[in-house]
Amino acid sequence: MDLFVSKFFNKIDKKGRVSLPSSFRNALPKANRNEIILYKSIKSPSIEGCGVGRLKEIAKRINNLDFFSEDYDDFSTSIFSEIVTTNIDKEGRFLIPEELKSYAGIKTEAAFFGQGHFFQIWEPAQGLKNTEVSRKRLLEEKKSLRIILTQQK
Amino acid sequence: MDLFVSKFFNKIDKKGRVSLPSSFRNALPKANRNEIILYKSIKSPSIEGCGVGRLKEIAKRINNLDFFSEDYDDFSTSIFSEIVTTNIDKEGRFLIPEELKSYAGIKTEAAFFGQGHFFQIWEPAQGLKNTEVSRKRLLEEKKSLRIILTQQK
DNA sequence: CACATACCCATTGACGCCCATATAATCCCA
DNA sequence: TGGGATTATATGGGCGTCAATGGGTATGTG
Repeated sequence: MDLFVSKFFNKIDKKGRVSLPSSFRNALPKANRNEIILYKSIKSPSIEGCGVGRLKEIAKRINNLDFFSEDYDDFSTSIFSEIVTTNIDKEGRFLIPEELKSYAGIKTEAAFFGQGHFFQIWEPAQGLKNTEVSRKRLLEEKKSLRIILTQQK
Repeated sequence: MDLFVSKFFNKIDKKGRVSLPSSFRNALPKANRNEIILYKSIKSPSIEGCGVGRLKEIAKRINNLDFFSEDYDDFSTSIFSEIVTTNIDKEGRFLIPEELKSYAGIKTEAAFFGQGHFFQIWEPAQGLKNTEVSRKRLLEEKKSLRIILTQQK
């Protein structure tokens, strides 16, 4: 399974280490299993993460913008300087930078939420609340949930 | 990882030396790990830097501008004539030329901002302010941001 | 000789690597 | 199919290594 799915709650130890859920590690490409990228979510007080391959894809896209335009700078600055890479140790743990932790309000425990091609890290209580809210919104608006779920490839 | 990502704040010592962040050193091609080029950013009071190999890419970009335009001359002159090369010592430190330092208003501390294929060096406070402004501008016209960030594969 | 720069060595703190344990999941065999 | 044995995952802690920083000395160029 090369997708990030399900949710997990892991503890952050005294050294600041936290285990990346095993199934998430397996979702990373075999090539780069010991490095992930993290960045502040744009739409919520959470951290988003994924494998480095995705970053290279983004780099390619930005590189295609007009080199001397303001957009180029904005993207380049907002994305590359805000992204951090962290290494995963042999036990499958990694460090969440202080700045990101405080952005998400994470202290002693981190909640991992699979999002398909990437995942989110939340302060546990906030994360649960968020899933509840977004599920409710989805059902109320009877959005295309049914369509999405029943659509055949 | 062969990209310059994340941000770092390093001190400049009495001799004017400053450490190039470790991950930035690793982003340089193994061939030329002890030399980088620096030049004044055209669009902001900051210094831009990269490995010597990147020069060709810059040349190509400038070459793609209309040869008879003012831009061509301006960019060509402003960038190429201002480029300096500096050596990195065994501890990973280098010297920022006085002219560049004063251009960026850097005194005792330098902020390194990854920009993918190159990086910027800012006076810390100004650099942080710049990323903030950049991010705001992107979020306001959130048109293309989403495309760049969320497009799959 | 004065100044700038490169090389060498030292210190501190952070991080990675290794080993250990407990709980949970899986397997194997009678 | 039950139960013990094996493996995997999450977690804790010791310790060596490396990055960032400071400073002393040699080399060099005007």
